[in-house]
Amino acid sequence: MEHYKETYEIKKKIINSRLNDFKRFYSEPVSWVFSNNKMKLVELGKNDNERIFEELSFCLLTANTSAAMSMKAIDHIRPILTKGSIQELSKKLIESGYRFPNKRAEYIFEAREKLQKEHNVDIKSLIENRDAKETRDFFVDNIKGLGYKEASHFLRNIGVFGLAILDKHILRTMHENNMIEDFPKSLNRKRYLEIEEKFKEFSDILNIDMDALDLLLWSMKNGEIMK
DNA sequence: CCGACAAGGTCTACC
DNA sequence: TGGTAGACCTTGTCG
Repeated sequence: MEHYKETYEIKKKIINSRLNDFKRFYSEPVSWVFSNNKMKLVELGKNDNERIFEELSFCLLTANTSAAMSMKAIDHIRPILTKGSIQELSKKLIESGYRFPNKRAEYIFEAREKLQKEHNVDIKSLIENRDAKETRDFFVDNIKGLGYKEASHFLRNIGVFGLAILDKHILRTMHENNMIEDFPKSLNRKRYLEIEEKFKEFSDILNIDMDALDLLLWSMKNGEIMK
């Protein structure tokens, strides 16, 4: 347990800077760009809905792929995200070397159609005036391809904090520290919420904020502070 | 060189 | 109703 605190002290600065990036994303007109294996925030002249939809798409791409692969993929499809057909999106994903071009192109396309038709694309209004957990439920229930892990990831990336991102690295760490009995193959809603509470306890014990702890643990398994 | 395996999960079908 | 095997799929790394 103690080495988490020690590592946190070492990485505190970069972790907080990344958390600040997520907050910036919420309030400023910036988008993520991934090049030369580095991520940075830049102004691309996009409105909130485009930027947020881009982040949603990124999270739809991220499930069961490497972080680098999904970032490379999102850079390839960015120009056609708001207008491309399933076939066009799929083609761009194939060009980028992405693993699941067909299914994920479908998910992105369906998400875009649904948000446009049923919610007039105003994604921020779906987030504001709503509890973070409620918002997550909404996205999980309404966006095909987005489960609890990726919905939490999406919200964290756009500056909505306080949700646990229970990926295999976090779950393994929790298992290693006897916070959970076994290493779950899959999580339903009930189980996800249970383990999320345990992650909060973990965060309290270490006295490290949940969102910071997520970045810390992930980086300790992968050597990097990503997003 | 080549087979095995892992890379920020989620959906569907079936029991 | 709740649980899980199989599909999705390509690239890079390791022995």
